[in-house]
Amino acid sequence: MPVGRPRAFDVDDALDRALEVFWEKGYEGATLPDLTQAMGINRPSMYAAFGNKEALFRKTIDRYINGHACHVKEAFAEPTAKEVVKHLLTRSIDMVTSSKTPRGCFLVQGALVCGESADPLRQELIKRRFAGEAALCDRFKQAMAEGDLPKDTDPADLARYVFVIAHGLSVQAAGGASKAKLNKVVELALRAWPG
Amino acid sequence: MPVGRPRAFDVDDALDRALEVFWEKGYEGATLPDLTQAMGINRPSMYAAFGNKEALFRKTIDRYINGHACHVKEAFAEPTAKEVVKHLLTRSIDMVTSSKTPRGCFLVQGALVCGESADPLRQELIKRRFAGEAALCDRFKQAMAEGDLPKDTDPADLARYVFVIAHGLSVQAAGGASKAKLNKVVELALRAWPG
DNA sequence: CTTGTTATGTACCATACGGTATAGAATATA
DNA sequence: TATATTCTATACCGTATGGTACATAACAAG
Repeated sequence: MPVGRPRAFDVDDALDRALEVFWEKGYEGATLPDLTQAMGINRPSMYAAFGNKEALFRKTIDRYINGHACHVKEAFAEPTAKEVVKHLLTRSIDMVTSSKTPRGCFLVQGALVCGESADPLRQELIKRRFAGEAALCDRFKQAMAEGDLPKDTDPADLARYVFVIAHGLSVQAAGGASKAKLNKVVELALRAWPG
Repeated sequence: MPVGRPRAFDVDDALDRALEVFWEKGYEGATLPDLTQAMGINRPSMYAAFGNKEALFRKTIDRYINGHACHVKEAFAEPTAKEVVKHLLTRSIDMVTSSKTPRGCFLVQGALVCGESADPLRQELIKRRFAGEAALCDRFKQAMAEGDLPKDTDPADLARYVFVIAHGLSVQAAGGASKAKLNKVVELALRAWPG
């Protein structure tokens, strides 16, 4: 139990609200009034709790990865590589078309392009996207060892293919494409599956 | 020959420079000093020639569609649907990984997300992306009539699939993926081709 | 050469941005 | 109850933003 006046808001709740704003408007499009109003706190409280706008954004990234995007890790538990991909893409569509959150993937929408000052954040998002791709590549290597994928498969190429699809789905979702229409895309994409 | 002092810069050249800035930094990330410096003119000249920042952006869209993105229309002239798609995606990769222009597709990077004031521009880019998809759908309908695609093909689904790939390639290119790596993705994607 | 017209360049404006100083309110310890 | 500590709230700061007034320069027409 800390000394002093207790905080009047929940940090994680506020972080979730901030995430939604960044997700919808991007780092540069989200202003401090946008953020603090959504978080239900005023500016000095935000600065005291999170540092500044950039630090706040960085904290929302972890919140996103471990929350909304947890289906990526979960998908790896599927028994076959094809089921992993199907799980990954289908659940991704559920998320990027959900009416409860902004459309698209935060790791794509957050800062695809930006001015110079926000470039470190753009790089961070690129890094996070690539981490997912690398993890899928590892899962494919395992599948190859298990005989679940042909020996001549290039796991990195295959993982990149899956993430190209995922990122494309994010762009389309942000453009208004429906869940049903995107699921048909996944159906087509899975026809390319090796073996 | 118009009356009055003649313009000291070429409008189309200036437009190309402005396009590059918007392309790299997005509408909101591009500031007026960024733009006017790249264009080699000062602010009042820009306002006199193009209206304002928003109007300038809108004009760069047409410039992009008819210039850098002309391969989309050109691809439709290929004899078969599969060759159309191969042409479209391969040339897209050349463009989004070119060292002469910013990485990625301007229609995706320009304003994927933004604050409220830029939302009309975001909508415009969505519209332009969808126009390409609709044109490809028409080309597929023609292919079906020619027996080049199976009768049970859904041309809209197929066109959406191709553009999901294209948009995903744009995101990956912006993240630093090489031309060779993206071409391997296209190779995989084309395995899904019907018939 | 004068006049009308259009472009340029400097200097400026109002506003919105991210960030902070400071005074007061709410709690724990003593 | 007194005091130290932390959070909240108003009000503010410097800067950068998109946009413009105005004086000047360069051309065509008369």
